[in-house]
Amino acid sequence: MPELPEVETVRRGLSSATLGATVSAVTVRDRRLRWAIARDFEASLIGNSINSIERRSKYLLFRLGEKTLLAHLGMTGSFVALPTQNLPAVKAHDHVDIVLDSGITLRYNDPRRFGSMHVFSGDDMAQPLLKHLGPEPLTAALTGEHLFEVTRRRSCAVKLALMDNSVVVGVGNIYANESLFRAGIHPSRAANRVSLARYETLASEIKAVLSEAIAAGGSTLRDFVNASGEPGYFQLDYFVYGRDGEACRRCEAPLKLTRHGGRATVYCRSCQR
DNA sequence: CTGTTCTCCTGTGGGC
DNA sequence: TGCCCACAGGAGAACA
Repeated sequence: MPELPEVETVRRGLSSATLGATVSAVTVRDRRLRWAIARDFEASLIGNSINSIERRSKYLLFRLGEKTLLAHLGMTGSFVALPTQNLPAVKAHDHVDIVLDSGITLRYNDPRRFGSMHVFSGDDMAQPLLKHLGPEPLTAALTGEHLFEVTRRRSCAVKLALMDNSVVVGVGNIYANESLFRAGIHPSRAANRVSLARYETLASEIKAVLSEAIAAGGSTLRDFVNASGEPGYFQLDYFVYGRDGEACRRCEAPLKLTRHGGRATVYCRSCQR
């Protein structure tokens, strides 16, 4: 399940494998991603060179001259850079191949097809999928003050606010759980009942946990580029995520499980208030 | 605006 | 061993 650190790791891996190369062919085996891949998708990519690969939220933006390929990995999507001369047999869910003139083929696999791919021209901010996004967590744009300001009229659980992409991007279920634990904030607390000081702690814990995950993900970067298949993401040692019923790493009390918007929330009743 | 629920999809794992 | 089914989960869409 790619969260922001995984998407960033993918971005770095693909960048070193593809920058400067030109798209020579595109094969789409299944157009049914979250939104159907457009009919002119293949033609719009062929002949363009990859100038850079950027990331916004969990979207990858491949810059190809005037055009941008906007891709989301959804829940189960993966991009792998493979040698075109020695391409592995097509497996189930290998939906898209992007063949580059450098001898590399980018292969997109996505069993659940929650991912997406679009090609667009022009300003990013004209894109409906991008224009409502909140600040990037690993930039100066995310501050405790920002979190405080945008939650003044929100009575929903602070955890739900954190996972709202208009508040801040890139904080999925795992990192919402982890950052709230690290900040000592109860996930069910109303977003507008968290103090500025505590939002400042929360903002710095979000940055810390995401940075640590990227540092850990970076260790698998070489495997990814060599790409005989499995990305093999590093699993961080979580404080709470997936540990309900187990002992809190700080106070030993058993961790509790609850739900917010259908998503599992794990927290410590004594460490989080 | 805010909040809530629905939806997409398939692999996995628990229960029997 | 095999079958059934809940569950996982990002995030847009639709609706109250």
